[in-house]
Amino acid sequence: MEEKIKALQDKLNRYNYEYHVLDAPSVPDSEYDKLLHELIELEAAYPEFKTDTSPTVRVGGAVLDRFRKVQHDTPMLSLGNAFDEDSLRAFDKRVREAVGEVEYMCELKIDGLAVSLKYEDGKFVQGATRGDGTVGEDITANLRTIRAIPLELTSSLSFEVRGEAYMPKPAFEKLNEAREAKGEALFQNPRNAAAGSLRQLDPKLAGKRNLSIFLYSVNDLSGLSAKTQDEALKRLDGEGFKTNRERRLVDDIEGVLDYVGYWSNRRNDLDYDIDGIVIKVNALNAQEQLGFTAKSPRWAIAYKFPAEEVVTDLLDIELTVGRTGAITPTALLKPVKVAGTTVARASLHNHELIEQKDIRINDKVIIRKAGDIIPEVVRPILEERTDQKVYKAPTECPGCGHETVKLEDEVAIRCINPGCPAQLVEGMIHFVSRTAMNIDGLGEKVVKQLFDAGLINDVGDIYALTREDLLPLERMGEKKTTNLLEAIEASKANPLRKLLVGLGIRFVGAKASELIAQEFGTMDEIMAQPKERLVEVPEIGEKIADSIVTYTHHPDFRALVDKLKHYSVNMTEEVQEAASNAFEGMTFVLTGKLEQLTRNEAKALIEDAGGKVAGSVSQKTDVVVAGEEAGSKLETAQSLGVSVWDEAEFLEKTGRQS
DNA sequence: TTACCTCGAGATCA
DNA sequence: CTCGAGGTAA
Repeated sequence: MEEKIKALQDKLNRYNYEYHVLDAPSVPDSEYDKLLHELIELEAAYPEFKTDTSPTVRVGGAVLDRFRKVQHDTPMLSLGNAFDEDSLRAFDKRVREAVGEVEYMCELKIDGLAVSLKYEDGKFVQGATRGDGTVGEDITANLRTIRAIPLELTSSLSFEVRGEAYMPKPAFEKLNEAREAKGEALFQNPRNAAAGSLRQLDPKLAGKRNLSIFLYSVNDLSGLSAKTQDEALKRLDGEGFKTNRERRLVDDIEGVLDYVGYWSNRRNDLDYDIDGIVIKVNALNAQEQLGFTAKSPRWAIAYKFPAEEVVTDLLDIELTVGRTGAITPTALLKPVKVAGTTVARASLHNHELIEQKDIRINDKVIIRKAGDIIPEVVRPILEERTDQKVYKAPTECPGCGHETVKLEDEVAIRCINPGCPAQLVEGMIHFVSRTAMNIDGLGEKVVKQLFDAGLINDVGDIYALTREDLLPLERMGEKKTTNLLEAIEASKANPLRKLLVGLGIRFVGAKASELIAQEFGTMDEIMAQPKERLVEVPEIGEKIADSIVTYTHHPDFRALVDKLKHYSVNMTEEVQEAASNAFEGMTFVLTGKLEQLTRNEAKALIEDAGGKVAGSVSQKTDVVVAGEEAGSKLETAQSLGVSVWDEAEFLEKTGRQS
């Protein structure tokens, strides 16, 4: 029986491959279904022979209660963008200057969701979303239902492959037809449908969505012994993966431009959406030579198709007062479809921009999605203009009516009334937000509600709220009140850094707050520091230090801190021991351009480990860290016999990945 | 900026 | 059933 089940599993896996990867089924669907049901029954009768690479797992297993976080073995970077021929040529020039003439692999840029698939000994073991590039979500159960993903490879490799999961247009249309028939809400576009499907906690639902995937890169090429991107893709084909067949290897930038031109005209002929073309240096040794910048490889670039432009009416300009008093204008538009979504508003950034573009209320305007996400007003259509009046920047704050000012070296127009209610509310929203005190159940709406009810006028008042205050409010029942009060109570224990972020000192965000809190440990200490001491903290400059001093010396700030203390809000930070003291007593000199770190980050790493950074090389220097294009300092180091580390060595010594 | 999923809870109706 | 919050992705 074991052999029979195994044979059936193999046969169905082969049919799957033929259908979903090769797109060339050798048997009718009915035959597939018949065999699949047979296998389901056999596996039910003999569960000891059911494996996790059996085709039956593709229907989806147990419902999850959440997605786990997973750390990527190597970060999933994004690519640099090119929007026109010039930037593609500039990319080519940079490449050739570094490594000489190269071939390029051109691939379609699929509009879906980036995912990573991990295989161990040839078996699919984990699939994850891109997340922030470092940590993503474990969506293995949903990915298993994608029939184009091989559950078992031809060879028993252990590696990670990356690709783009997507919903083919025909599947999207069918799905929406079915949803319409059932009276359910329709999906806006295939990308959203694919994203939604992969976020289902019930893999059975995801399994019914007919997703597919194209794989395009391999994390660790050593196992594949490929020397080019072309070979790597062919090896992926050989292992049973689905790669995109429209790729083309070209000799030079002219070939790239040719390919780009070709697909710019034919993107609609495909049965999946693409949003551009990815160009990669083909030879892996050239890729290695080119290396990476802090956020993307230097050997690849993404050409983005020109953003779709549409015309709509600019109905009004909305003014919002931020927590710093900056008044920012937003265009309220007659909703229109652009690039797959409905756009109703677009930031106008500042009043200078409105003036420059001469945007007026009631204009017909051209809008587009810059970088495919953020909508922007390109320009008004002057021919269609009738009697629209020139738009005047506000002289009064829309929140409190106080006069506005425009500082010499800023573009923003500001309300300078410290008691401005709009600013107060924004400040409180910031205080309770995730990056700051993270009070669950206290979102924007509820903060406004509490403010309007006269219950909170500053963040200190949040800690004075009682059951009796909350219960009478709209949509505030027994349960919500209890939860909210508990969340407020819990927030008192936040470390000092969170409180610092929450207090909204200008230029002091998550990073600076952590540094300052770690350095001084308590709020009182911080408030007692002169500027000169603050700038001694690595990565804290004049601007931040000035801001901290100004804020912390203000009587209102002091009063607020006292009020928070009165409610026993924690004002201390647990100071972490330095990660290591490997560089204790050592003096470093940095020279040349580092690829993965900025100079400040490198400096911080050295200081964290107990070392010092000097400006010039002398006998007292212990190590010179040399980046690219290192100059005379490197020569001096060599003549003095000082050790020289390259960036990889430096990262390794600091315990970072190289 | 928009769209999607999930959760918890309040509101509504039978 | 509907709403708000919270999270994620492009």
